[in-house]
Amino acid sequence: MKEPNSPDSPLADLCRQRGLKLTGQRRTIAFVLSDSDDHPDVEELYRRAVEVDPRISIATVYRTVRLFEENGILQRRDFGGGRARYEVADGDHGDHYHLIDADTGKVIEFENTELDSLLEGIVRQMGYDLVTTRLSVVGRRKAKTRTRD
Amino acid sequence: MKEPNSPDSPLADLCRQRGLKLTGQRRTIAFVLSDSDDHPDVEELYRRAVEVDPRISIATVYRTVRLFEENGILQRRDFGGGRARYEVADGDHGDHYHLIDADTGKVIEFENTELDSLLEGIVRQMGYDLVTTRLSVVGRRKAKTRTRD
DNA sequence: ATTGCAAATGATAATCTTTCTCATTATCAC
DNA sequence: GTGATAATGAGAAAGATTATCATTTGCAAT
Repeated sequence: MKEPNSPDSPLADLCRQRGLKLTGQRRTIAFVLSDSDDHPDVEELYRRAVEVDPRISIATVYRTVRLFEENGILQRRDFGGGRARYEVADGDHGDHYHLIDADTGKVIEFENTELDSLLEGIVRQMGYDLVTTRLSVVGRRKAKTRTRD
Repeated sequence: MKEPNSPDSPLADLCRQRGLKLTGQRRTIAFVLSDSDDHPDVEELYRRAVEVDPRISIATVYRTVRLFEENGILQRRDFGGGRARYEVADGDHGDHYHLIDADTGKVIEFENTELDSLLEGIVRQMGYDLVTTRLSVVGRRKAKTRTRD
C-alpha cells in the first residue's frame, strides 16, 4: 500500500487542482498519461492502465478521458483511422503541431513560435480570442537532392 | 430526361477527368456538392441528394464520398461531433482554413497566404513535401473593447 | 476511525457512424 | 443493341463510443 503522501503524477495533481474527485482509477489513468509521450487511443490507454491496475474497466477509461478533456487536461486529436487519440494539453504558452507522414502515418511533433504568433494575430483580427489550434500537415518525404539511380 | 450534352456540374466533370464511371448517382452527388458551400456530413448530403433523386441510397453516398476523397475531389474534415464532414478540395494554389466558434460551433473559413508559405517552409525544412494542411483554430468571440456593464 | 451520501465504477446493453454483403441493375466500350 | 464489369440498394455487420444500473468507493463531517 502506498502511504498517503506518496507523490502523485503531474496529471493527478492537475486533477486535484480542478476539484475532481481523485479515485484510484483516475490516479492510474493520470499516471499512464503522464508517462506517455505519444498519442494513444482509448484502447491503447486501457491496455497500459490494466498493466498498472488490472481491475480497471474500459468504460472508465472512456469516461475519464472525456472528463479530462472537458477540464482542459487532455486534448483529443483526430489523425484519421476512426478512433480518437489523446495527448496531454499544452500550457498557455505555445501549442505544438503535428506533421503526419503520408505514407507511413507516423506522427511527428513540432513547435514554431512564428506560427504561434501568426495564428494568434489572424484570429484576433477576425475578432476572436484563440482557444486551441488543431493543425496537422500531411507531408511526403522528399526525394533526396542527389537522386541519381 | 436530360440530353447527353446537358452541362454537368464542375465536380461531375472532374469525376470524368479522373476516369471514374459517371453514374446517375455520382452525377447527383457531384451536383449537390458543387452546389454546397458549407461542410455537410454524409447524412446531410444524403438529404440533399434525395431531393434531386429520391431513389438514391445512403450506402451510395458513403461510397461516393469515400471514392471522391481517394481521388482528391473531396476533403474530409473533422470538426468534432463524431461524424466526418466533407468539402470540395482546394486547387493547387492555397488551402483554406477554419475558425470554429468555441461557443456556437459555427465554422468560418479563411485564407492567408502568409500562413500558406510559412507552413510550406516549415514542412520543407523537416524534409517533407506538403500534401495537405488540416488546420482549425478554435476561438472565442472577443469581448467588445468598450465593455462597461 | 466511522458513518453516510453523492459520485464513480464495472459489466454489458444500446447507440451511432461507417463498412460490408450479395442479389439486382446500370454503365460504357464494342 | 450486347455483354462484361462495376455500381447500387437494402439491410446486416462491424467498430467506436455512450448509457444503464446495481454495486463500490472517495471524502467530508462526525
